[in-house]
Amino acid sequence: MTVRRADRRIQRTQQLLHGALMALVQEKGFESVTVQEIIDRANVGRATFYAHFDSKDDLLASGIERLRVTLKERQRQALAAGVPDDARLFAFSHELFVHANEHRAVFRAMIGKRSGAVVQQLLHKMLVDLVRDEVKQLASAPAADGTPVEAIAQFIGGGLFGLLIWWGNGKMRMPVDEVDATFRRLAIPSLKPAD
Amino acid sequence: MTVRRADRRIQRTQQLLHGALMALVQEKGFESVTVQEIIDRANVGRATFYAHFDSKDDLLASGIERLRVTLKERQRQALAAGVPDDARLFAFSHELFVHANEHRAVFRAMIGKRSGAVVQQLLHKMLVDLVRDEVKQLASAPAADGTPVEAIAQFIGGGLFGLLIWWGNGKMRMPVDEVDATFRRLAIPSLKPAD
DNA sequence: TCAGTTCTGAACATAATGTTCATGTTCTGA
DNA sequence: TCAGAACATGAACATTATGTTCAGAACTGA
Repeated sequence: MTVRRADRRIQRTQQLLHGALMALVQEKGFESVTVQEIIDRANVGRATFYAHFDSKDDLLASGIERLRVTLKERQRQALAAGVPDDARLFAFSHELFVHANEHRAVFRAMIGKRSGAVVQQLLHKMLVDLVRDEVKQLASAPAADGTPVEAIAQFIGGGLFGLLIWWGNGKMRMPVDEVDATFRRLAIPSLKPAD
Repeated sequence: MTVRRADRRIQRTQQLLHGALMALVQEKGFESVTVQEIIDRANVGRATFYAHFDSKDDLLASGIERLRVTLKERQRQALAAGVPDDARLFAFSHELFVHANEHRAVFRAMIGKRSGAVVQQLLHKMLVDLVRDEVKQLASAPAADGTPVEAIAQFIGGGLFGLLIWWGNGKMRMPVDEVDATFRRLAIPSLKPAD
């Protein structure tokens, strides 16, 4: 059975809108971007915008969801290609930092100062989701002290979020591999039961 | 030398505004509250509002700052009163959870779903600040592996934030002492250098 | 080809923001 | 106690953004 592919016009429109948003965010941060600007840049009618998305925030959420899927996919590929054994846990984190580094202009504009409260909220949620996926798989054998799995996921996800934001708001001068290693060094001890 | 106390009218106005904001947030979340509603509730003129605060966000930020000071003070008292030795590190965290628990109505409304992106951003920052204060004091003797102190603060602060939000968004059924213990169990291992 | 989708564009109703100013009220210090 | 300074008022106003509507044009897939 073939998956019902969307009308080309739909794909085109949504792509244009996502692209316009990214470009504008890069120029002036998220909050101050207006729906009018987005549709002007995308060259799309106002009514069309609201036919696809409820609001600016909705468009953003849809963009973040795309990102999550992309990261998962990259992780899958990386694992399939064979990686050093100690890098298998939280494998997505490396992809995450790499991706952020590649798109540092957009990334930095997104999380800059006051600008991106909504972005941060979505990003935080995304990271916790990714972390949870991994922590759950380990929940069988090890740990099993009283700490709920969800609490661990929230803690580590939140920590990753903090680290990422900090790294991004600074000048990202720390190399990718180093932030990633730092994350691992901090996160992995939390997985072991209390001593 | 006497500290120049603020004009009573100023104190009164600001207090009314803070109070009105809290009450309204509790009723309908942060985002949807309007400046008009705040000044109606506080019974304060529109011009007056803008004489004190730049915006709704500014008023909120000022409220969070008050909270930070309160927590620091409570921590000081707790430490002075003598506490079990293993609770001295991150002593503010217990106060934090207790405080959140006491004001759970406001707290839950603040961080609920989409509503409070800005609130979360400020809260996150506040927690990292508090954590940093503590981590810095330990930076002398122990650790001193390559991990920057700031990175540790960001990680633990972010983790605490995640935990707090999760606990609050759920029904807060986990008892205060237990969340706090969980936080410690997860955070303290991160302070020890890599093995 | 053509029936069904999707896009357009401009107009419109609604709603919130932040500023201004002349006038009244309240505070503080001496 | 009082005068001058500081603060509060409130209504009007300019500005800016949002989200909806609709009739007709353009495009798509089969």
